[in-house]
Amino acid sequence: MITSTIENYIKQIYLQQQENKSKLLPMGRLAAAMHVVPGTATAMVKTLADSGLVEYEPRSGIRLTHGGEQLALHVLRRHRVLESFLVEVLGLDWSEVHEEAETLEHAVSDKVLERMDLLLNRPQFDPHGDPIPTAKGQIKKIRLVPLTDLKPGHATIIARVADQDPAFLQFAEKNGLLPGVALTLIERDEQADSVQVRLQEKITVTLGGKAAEKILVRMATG
Amino acid sequence: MITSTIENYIKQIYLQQQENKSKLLPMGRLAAAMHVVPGTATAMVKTLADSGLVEYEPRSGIRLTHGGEQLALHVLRRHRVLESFLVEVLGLDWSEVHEEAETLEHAVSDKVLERMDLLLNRPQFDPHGDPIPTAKGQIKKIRLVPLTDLKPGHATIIARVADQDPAFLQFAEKNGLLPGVALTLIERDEQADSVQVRLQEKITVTLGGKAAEKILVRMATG
DNA sequence: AACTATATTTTGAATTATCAAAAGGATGTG
DNA sequence: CACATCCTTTTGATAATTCAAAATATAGTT
Ligand SMILES: [Mn+2]
Ligand SMILES: [Mn+2]
Ligand SMILES: [Mn+2]
Ligand SMILES: [Mn+2]
Repeated sequence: MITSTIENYIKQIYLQQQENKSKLLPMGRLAAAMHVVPGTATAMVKTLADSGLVEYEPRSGIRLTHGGEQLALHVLRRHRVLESFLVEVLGLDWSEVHEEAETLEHAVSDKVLERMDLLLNRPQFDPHGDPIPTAKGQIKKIRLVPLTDLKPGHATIIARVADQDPAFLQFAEKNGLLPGVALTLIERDEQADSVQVRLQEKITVTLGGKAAEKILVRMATG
Repeated sequence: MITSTIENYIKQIYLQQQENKSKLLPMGRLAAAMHVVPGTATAMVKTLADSGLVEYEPRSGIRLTHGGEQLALHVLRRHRVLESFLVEVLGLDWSEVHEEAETLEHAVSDKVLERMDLLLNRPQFDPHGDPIPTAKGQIKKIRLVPLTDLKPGHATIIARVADQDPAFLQFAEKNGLLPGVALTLIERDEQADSVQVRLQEKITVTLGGKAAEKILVRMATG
């Protein structure tokens, strides 16, 4: 049986693997991401391997099987459609929907999700700019770069805000750093670890490296 | 910690107790309602008693404490608001929402529920005519009677359809037996165990006793 | 009072998910 | 190569929830 614990592990494995594709995901990394002690992750990974969801190479790490990846994409779809629904239909703030979706993603049926998806007119991205996999498990791969990779004068559009921390999301919103917003890089000071961008005439924001890395934009000039 | 298992037991204890108020609810009845073997119910009831949610009198039965009743009403509220939401906002059929709500009732936060309640304009009854407890745990007590208690010529309004079985609900809908619908009792034949009602000019429905008992109407003439 | 049928509780075992702490393996430095 | 360090795995326990089957209590009936 696929429990919500399994869904959470598989989803996390998928997300962690995205960070460093091609390499096996080490157990320690998974344990940390799941907030469990390493032994717990090892035990769970064995049952995931028995279920054919991951390939497990002891003392090196794991990788999702095709089935595991499909499951991850389904859970991710539920999560992101739910986030969109909570923002668009119920009017919650984009900073609080991640936590809500974290629980609901294990409780909504395919039928209910389909209705939400329809009501939202089949959104392709969630409120944070993350792509929503289709019901068949296809996900858009778009090449995005963090603000820290732009050169002065480069004009583009914010595509994604890559942090689920409510405090950061509230900060981003207050400063107009939302997906879809146009921006131009003014300057980047390596030494000061800072990036300054202009959103509209007269509105500029300065971010430190850590924050700037979480704001992802399209490569092509928007 | 209040698990979904606990919520399901407490809700069921409340519902079963409503059937025969004043008396203790026997363990066998609870076990049957929860679809578990009697020993399982006994074990769970002991932990519920330890948590102060029920009073347990071995070999006689149980009753909810005040705290237990409040919890039951909160779960019931979530269940019924969700059912309303699924029907009104997502357009699911009234025959399928009970099952969906059975899972979602353990996953929605107070905040999300409040938004749904607001969007629905604070409904007082769910799609089946069951009263929705307020956030503070108040529930409307309305005296309803089954069709089998009406006398010929009595005109009234359907208030509640007391069965969650999708097949019965679909049957009821197809025959216009929905909450809010006006009806007049034409005749009742004790011997034939049948009840005939008129919904509108020319539209009459005949039901056997079992089915007629599930259609509840207001006492006062509607 | 004795017997029988029914309801309830106890016992023993399984499953899932977790932690703490001990044990074992891999790797890089000197 | 030997050792220290850092991972990872193993072991032993615990909590929650369940079932099957044995044991026990209650109530109803001769
Ligand atoms: Mn989750
Ligand atoms: Mn998101
Ligand atoms: Mn439930
Ligand atoms: Mn209902």
